[in-house]
Amino acid sequence: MSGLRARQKADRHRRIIEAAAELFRDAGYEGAKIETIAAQAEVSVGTIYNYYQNKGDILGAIVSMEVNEVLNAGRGVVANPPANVGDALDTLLGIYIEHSLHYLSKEMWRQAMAISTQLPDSPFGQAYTALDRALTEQIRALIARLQAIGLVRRDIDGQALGELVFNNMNMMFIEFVKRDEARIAELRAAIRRQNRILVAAIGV
Amino acid sequence: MSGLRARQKADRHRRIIEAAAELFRDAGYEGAKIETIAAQAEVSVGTIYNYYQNKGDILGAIVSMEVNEVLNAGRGVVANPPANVGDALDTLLGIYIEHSLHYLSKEMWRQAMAISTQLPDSPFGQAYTALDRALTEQIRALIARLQAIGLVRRDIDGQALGELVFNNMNMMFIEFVKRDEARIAELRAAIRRQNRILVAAIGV
DNA sequence: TTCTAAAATTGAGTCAATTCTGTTTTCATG
DNA sequence: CATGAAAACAGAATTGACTCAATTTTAGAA
Repeated sequence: MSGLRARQKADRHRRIIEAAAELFRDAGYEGAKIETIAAQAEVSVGTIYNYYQNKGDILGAIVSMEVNEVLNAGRGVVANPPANVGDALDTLLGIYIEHSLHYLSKEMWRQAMAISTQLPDSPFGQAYTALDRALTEQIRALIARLQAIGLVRRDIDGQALGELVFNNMNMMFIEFVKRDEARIAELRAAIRRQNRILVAAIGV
Repeated sequence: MSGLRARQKADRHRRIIEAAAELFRDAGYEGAKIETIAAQAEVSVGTIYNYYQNKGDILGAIVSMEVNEVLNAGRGVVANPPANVGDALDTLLGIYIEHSLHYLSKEMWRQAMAISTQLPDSPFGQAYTALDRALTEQIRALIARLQAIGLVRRDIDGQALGELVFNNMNMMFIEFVKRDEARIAELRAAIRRQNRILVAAIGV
């Protein structure tokens, strides 16, 4: 069971995602009709629902690719952080934020976030939660690294701190994508200002 | 322009909200059909859309009532906070959290949050953002009060701290409503643990 | 090659939110 | 009281996501 059938399957997956990504960008998530995605991907509407449970899951597949790239990019920072707590956090969160609008528009982010709270048990809902957890874990890993280097006090609760930093950034990011006119530079500055309190508290 | 027409209008508003609140609770947000709400409120479907832009705005009206009650309850804490930073924060956030499931089910919260990110410019979307800001502002006011009393260092950036505390709580609350089996006590304990880092950093 | 069961595809049909258009009700004015 | 413009209402029509029964395609055994 890995000949023609499997190849066709992978190919249809790819075509659907490509068609959807293009249409979501052009017409917006709401504006992109399943019928149109199907036509562009050269499959029928029914086939799309054979591959994805619902429209949100198609968007979900695109979001997952994006976030996984971000996680990869973040690994470098964790392995080799700037020699200063504030800069280390700013660099890691900066990667998350700067990368975020590479493939996804703000409207796509809004939809993705909305769906993940609306249907937390759908495949995408669960995947999204897992991605959030992975990001939190990466921040926690950075903090552990800084503790190992001796830049952060050993008695700090790294888990709680990681959650605090991630939750704050994520909430700020949500507000950011809700306002089309919001700028990345302002978002980063606001987060830096908030983190300054933490940085002051945890440095050796 | 404030005779029969205005009275009927107010009355219809009330009937629609009451019918919707009941149906949302019983059948869930998705399960409640506009047609059914209309029938129960003794108006037509068209009339509902004359009063609310969309189904989400009806839920929005209910959420607004809830959050405004919470804000009111919070005023007491700000005016007369416990004589300990950790307890003061825990008490205020505790009011928010304990109150939250009074009128609204987790499913209603999920929908409300989803809609507010999905349609940030709809009447409800804007109202929801304003409510978030009001809650942040109340936390900031508590911190200012604690600074005035001398429990929190004067040189702490109260605005940034308020945002940090609110954003973290809000994100935790989002995760809380996403899992039906999550318990309020655990949510509060997790937030206390996170805030401990802050409390240690800002106390005199 | 032929055949069959399993897997996959198709697209017309269903369902519920939202829109639209014609009708009814209100109320300020003469 | 009349009356007509503005406001509000009703419910049929539209729209688009999603389902499902019928059909087609594939993989592998004989």
